[in-house]
Formats: sequence, C-alpha cells, structure tokens
Amino acid sequence: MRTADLERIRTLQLFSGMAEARFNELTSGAYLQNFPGGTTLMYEGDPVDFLYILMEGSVELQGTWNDKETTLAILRPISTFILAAVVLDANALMSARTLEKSQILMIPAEGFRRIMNEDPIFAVAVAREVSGCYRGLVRSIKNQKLRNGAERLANYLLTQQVRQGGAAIITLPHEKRTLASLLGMTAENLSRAFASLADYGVEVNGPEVKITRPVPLKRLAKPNPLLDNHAPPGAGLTGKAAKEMWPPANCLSGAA
Amino acid sequence: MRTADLERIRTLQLFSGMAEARFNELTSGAYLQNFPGGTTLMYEGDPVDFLYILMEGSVELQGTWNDKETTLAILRPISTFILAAVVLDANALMSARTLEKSQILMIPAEGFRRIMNEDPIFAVAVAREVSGCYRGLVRSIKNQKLRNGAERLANYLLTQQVRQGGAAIITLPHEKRTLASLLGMTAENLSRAFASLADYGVEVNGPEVKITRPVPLKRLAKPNPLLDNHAPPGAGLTGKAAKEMWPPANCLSGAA
DNA sequence: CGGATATTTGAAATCTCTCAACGACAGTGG
DNA sequence: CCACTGTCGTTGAGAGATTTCAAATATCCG
Repeated sequence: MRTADLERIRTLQLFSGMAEARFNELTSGAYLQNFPGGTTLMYEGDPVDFLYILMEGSVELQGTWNDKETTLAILRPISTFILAAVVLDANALMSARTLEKSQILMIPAEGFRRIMNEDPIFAVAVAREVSGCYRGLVRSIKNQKLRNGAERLANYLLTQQVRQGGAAIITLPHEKRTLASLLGMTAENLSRAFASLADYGVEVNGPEVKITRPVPLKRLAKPNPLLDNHAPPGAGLTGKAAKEMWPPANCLSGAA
Repeated sequence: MRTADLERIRTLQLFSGMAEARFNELTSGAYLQNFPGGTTLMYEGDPVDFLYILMEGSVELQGTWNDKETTLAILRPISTFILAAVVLDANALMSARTLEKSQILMIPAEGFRRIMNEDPIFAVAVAREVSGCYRGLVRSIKNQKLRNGAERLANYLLTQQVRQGGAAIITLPHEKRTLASLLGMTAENLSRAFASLADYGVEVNGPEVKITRPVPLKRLAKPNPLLDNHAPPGAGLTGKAAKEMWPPANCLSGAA
C-alpha cells in the first residue's frame, strides 16, 4: 500500500487516535484494490470478511426483496462501509457495488476486531463511528416516512447545493435512476417530481440543476437538521459543537 | 436503586463484561424513575443528558416533521435507547414517550462517556450494542422501502407470532393507531390492510389476531432475516451463531 | 350511564407505480 | 458517414395504492 493512502485514512477520526504500532498492524494485512464500475463487491447475506474503505470513486449500498431493489446510500470518499457487520461478525444486510471505477481499501475483519479489543482508544472511535452511521439512518427513515417524493427531492437538491458550495447551479452526482432509487421512487416519478419543482424555480438541464428561487423552494422543502444530513458522515464534527454547524460551510462529499 | 434492578441490567450484554467497580461507578449516579403512560421523556432536538434503559412498560420512539409524526420503534424491557446520541454527545433525533406506566433507569451521559473511555471492555460492548441497533434500522428502512402496507403488516404479524411463542392466536401489544404509525401507514389504512389479509386466513377480534392459514400468509409476506427483526435487539445473539437461529425459538420482547 | 377515544367503513382526492411509446445520445460496425 | 443498437430520460395513460375527510360504530374509563 502506498504511504500516501495510509496517511489519508490515518486522518479519519476512526483511526486518528490509535497508536502507530496498532495502526500499522491493522493496515499491514489490508489490500488496496481497484474495481471497475458496476462491480458488485458483496451481496446481501454474505459473510463479511473485510471492512471496506472507499478511497476513490463511488459505491452504492442497496437492499433487495422480492425482485425489487432499493438504494440505501451512495458513498463518496473517504467512507467506511459495512462497519456494523464487521463489529458483530455478522452477515451483510446490504449489497455493495461500485458506480464507477473505484479504489477500495479492504481491512481483514478478523484483525479489525482483534485490534478493537486490544486498543481502547480505537474501540471508542469505532463506537463513535457506528453511532454517526446510526444517526444517518435515523434521518433517512424519517425522511422516507414523513415526506412525499417531491419534498424528498427538494431537500436533496438543497442538501447538494450546500455540499457543492452554495452556488445556484449544482450537478447531480449520479444517474437519475440511481437518485430515484435513493429517494425511494421510480425513475418516472423522479422525472415528474423535477417537473413539479419547476414552479419553485428548479430548472433541469441533464445533470445540471439551477435553483433560481431558493426561498420558495425552501418553503416547500422545510429542511431540518433532524432529517437532513447536510454534512456527510465523517465530516468530522461530533459533540456539542455539531449543533452550531448547520448548515455547514464546506462539505465536499456526496454521501447520502 | 434496588439490587434486583441492578442485577437485571448487569446481565445485559452491554454491561456484563465490565469490572464490578466500574459498573458500580456507572450506576451510582443513576436514577430509577417511574413514569405514567403518555409521558414525553424527551423531544427531538433536545440535548441528551442521560442514557435511558427501559426496565418496565413500553416506550415509543417517534420523529416529527411538518406537523406529521411517525413511530420509529416501540421498545419493550429491557432496552436501552438514545445510545448513539449519548456516545456522540449530540442532540436527540427522536422523541421518546411512554405508552404505558413505565420504569426507566437513567444513567448520566457524562459518566457513561467517561467510563466508556476508561473501560476497554465496555467500549467494545457499546460498539457492539450500537452496531446491533444500526442493523435493526437497516432492516427497518428496507422493510419500509421495499414492501407495501399489506406486506409490512403480514410480516409484522408473523414476527409477532414467533416472538409470542408460535401459537395461532397472537395479541397485538399496542394500540392499532400506534401500530399503523410504526408500519408507516394511517390508522384507516391499517384497518383496510387487516381486511385484505382476511383472504389469507387472518381473523381480527379487537387486539386478538388469529392466523388460521400460515402457509398462504407466508407466501404473501415472504419473511426474510435480512428485513425482519425476528429477534429483538439485545436478544443476546451475535456472531456467526446468529445465522443459525432464525427464526429463533424464544423471543419475548416486542421491540420493533 | 356519559363522554372521550379508538376503530371501522365509505367516497373522493391525491400520490405512486406500471406499461408503453418516444426522443436523445453514445458506441459499434459496416 | 450512417444505420443499428442499447441505455437513459421523458411523457402519457391507466391502474393501483394511499391519504384525507366524514360519518358511523365500538370500546374504554370515570
């Protein structure tokens, strides 16, 4: 593994507090792999042998039932995934596949758990990381159960706007059908939802979306820090300080 | 606090591994409180000063947006709640209120975090506990996004049947409107969903539900361990062994 | 018993999905 | 260069699911 990559993940809150020796031990058995787009890294129900860390590209987490599938999250670097399954040595509840050419670090789950048991600082960091993921999911369920399709889209657009720097024109980071699945609707319905937001100053040109009248759009969307993940997971803020940072000034990741 | 109560929570996986002295320190500042039904213990957005442990009764976790509210989970003893917020020292994302007269142990969050930092075994136990909660939420989102109302109800009934011992007649543990909110539908729709399940041998008499033809009902419901929490959180099974225990033989809790 | 709350039922409105067709576009191979 | 092909996105129409509003029971509790 390249030293530069190691340094990148070393800065993650998950690893930043642990002793150098333990970090080296943890990463010595790790693989840094390149995958083309559309590669399924793991299927629902599979035993989980690695903790995955997305370094480059993007990864979709999805769930399936009865020949239907839905996108649960779309990850951007740098994000860990299937951490909870690794902690519990359980089977995956979600499939994972690359949406584009991606570079992924794979840390053997066995060693991860061993070091979690040996290094108290790391164990606390794991607890905090999983807690952050948990809270992301709580927001996701509330978003899904309390808002209709157009409201979810409007809030998605406002969240993206914040993450992309606040300019009026944003770029959709994924295919629209993937976005539709993430938002819990069909591709056709997403298209209609975009059309319905035209009344609120949303102009769509392919992957470019222009928000011309943010005030009425916000009046419709009613964004709320208790439902919207304006900061991506791992943005680094926890604790009381996190209360004051919404909406955050700088968020580059497109994670869901 | 009564010794009997302390012994009960001592047996939870979350606390069972920690040193006696630390456990005593953790619980020395705790309150055991009785609340009548319908008491709101905390509102969304509130700072979280305690970890709550439900000892008796039942508690509803709910989310609100734009004058609508939804039930995210219904807890039964013995369950912890708002653990993730305590770990991160963050504000609550869910409101909590008692559905009936309940006894709740409140552990000061400050001391909880301090001991989590001092006791490596406890830190790992927290990581595992939060991971289990996380996986419960993943199932919940998949259930919500992939199934329609009647399918969610059918699976709920089958899950309850397992948890209540497998007999043909089960008792709904909550009011129907609460159940409707948990299942992500209106009370009227739940009533219609019950009516539609009559074709599959579901007979409703007030809170009693008789499942006369489980085979067709299962053919409709398609229960799946990747979506259904047949075991309540904290049932005690983790690791590879958990794969073999579905559906589990004994599940007494009614947690969602 | 009386009053409040829950539940059920009906009817209409709204939202969402499915199916089908169409146009735009990129890549392929002649 | 140009059909051919496949994917993606959009649009329309109809079906289905869900919600809303209203009214009619049913149930619970003092």
